[in-house]
Amino acid sequence: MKISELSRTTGVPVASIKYFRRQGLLPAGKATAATLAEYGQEHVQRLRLIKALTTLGGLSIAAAREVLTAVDQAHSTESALGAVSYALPVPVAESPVGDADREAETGSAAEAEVEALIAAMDWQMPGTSPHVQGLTAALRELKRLDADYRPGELVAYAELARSAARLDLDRAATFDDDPVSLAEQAVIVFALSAPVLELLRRLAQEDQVRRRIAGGKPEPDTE
Amino acid sequence: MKISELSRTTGVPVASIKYFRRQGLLPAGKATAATLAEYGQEHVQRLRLIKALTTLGGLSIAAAREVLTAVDQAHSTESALGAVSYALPVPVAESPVGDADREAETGSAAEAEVEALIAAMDWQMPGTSPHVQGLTAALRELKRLDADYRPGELVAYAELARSAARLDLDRAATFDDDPVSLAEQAVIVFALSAPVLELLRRLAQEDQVRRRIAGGKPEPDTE
DNA sequence: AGCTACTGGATACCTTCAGTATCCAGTTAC
DNA sequence: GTAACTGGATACTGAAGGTATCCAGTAGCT
Repeated sequence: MKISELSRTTGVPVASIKYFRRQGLLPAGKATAATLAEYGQEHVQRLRLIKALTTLGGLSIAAAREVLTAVDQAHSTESALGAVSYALPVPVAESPVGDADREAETGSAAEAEVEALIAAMDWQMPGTSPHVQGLTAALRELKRLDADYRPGELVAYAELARSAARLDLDRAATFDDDPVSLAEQAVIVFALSAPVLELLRRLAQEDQVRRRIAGGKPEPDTE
Repeated sequence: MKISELSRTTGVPVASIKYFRRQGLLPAGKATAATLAEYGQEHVQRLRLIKALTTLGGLSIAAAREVLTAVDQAHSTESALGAVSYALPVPVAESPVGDADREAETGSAAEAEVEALIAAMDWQMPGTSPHVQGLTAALRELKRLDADYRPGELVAYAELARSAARLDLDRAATFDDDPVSLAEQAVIVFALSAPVLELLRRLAQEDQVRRRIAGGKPEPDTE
């Protein structure tokens, strides 16, 4: 199909398609002539994936490109998952300011905590993993706000995270029947589960708050 | 302290402090004269919170304002949590395009799924909750990518979410000794746990991937 | 009283991001 | 032959998140 048709079927403006192509998110169509290219079903799929990654996953164009590149170079589900995991943006920025003394002491404390956690969970981590870095930074930030986790709390959360990860991986394993878009599915599981999980947590929080407000009093009937 | 001192202690440029004040994130200092205001420790704290919310929590200025407004108007931990929960941005945007037929069928399917999930979890939800809307939209999007959850999977995730929410609420309850910044702590728990949890999940995923590549045995040992 | 440093407030400006729109010259299907 | 369409380049837009500048009014020191 021509680019205009691709635009029509996906609902993405032609200009945007060109933009994504320019940004390396979307492969160019098969050129049938100097000024004409043929697009296929894979482009439709890719466009959908891009849309999902950016809107649902909240990825920037640059992050999406990295993820998609990882997808294209992956030769197995695992390698795709690994690459994607590293390509996904970590939601923590280092805060370069603040008093240096406090920084130093809380900084090393956060590091030690993360190290202890990884040991407690029996995780084998390179230490250079961006996730380790990110977690350390996040804990540092929380410490600075005097809202850090008490000993054990973090482990409890980590146990939940482990369960979630098992579900994720199991889920990824069920996609084995379609090897073509296998890596894509892996991406989806990794990148797009996060918002779903977060939403679920919010829902659960909302329910918990409601219940605890009600307190010992009898359950308020639904209207 | 004067605004310049506030700037020095927090590391936030004066212009930015003014900006936050203008945006309603930071209360004005107590005016000691027409062109002079006194800032206190609460401003330092607030500035830290703003920074954490925007960098760690990834909130926009507008979202942060909403959250902070909720904090200021809260009279109990629960009301703060409730307000904050709704003020936090939901990471899903409706995709208004696509073929209408498929849209209709998957759309209602997603709705039914969410409804069933809420029933299965015994959650009492208004249905108008933005989280319900968001989850529905997210599932719709995943369906469109042919990566939707199989029956039961979602429930498993929801159970994890429930556990996490319990931990969250328990955590929030331990802050009762400092009623001044109580609402702030609640915000932190709700808004800033998300990145930590997500990071933990990534860590766990990374570990899982490593184990499954190495062992070929998808069954990790229990400790 | 005079001088300088600092202030709140208003406004203008800058950079990045994610698209959109325009222009162009080369096909191509009719 | 011509109207429709193309890839490619470039320009533009609008929002977001700050920064920087300008201003006249003090405060505090001398």
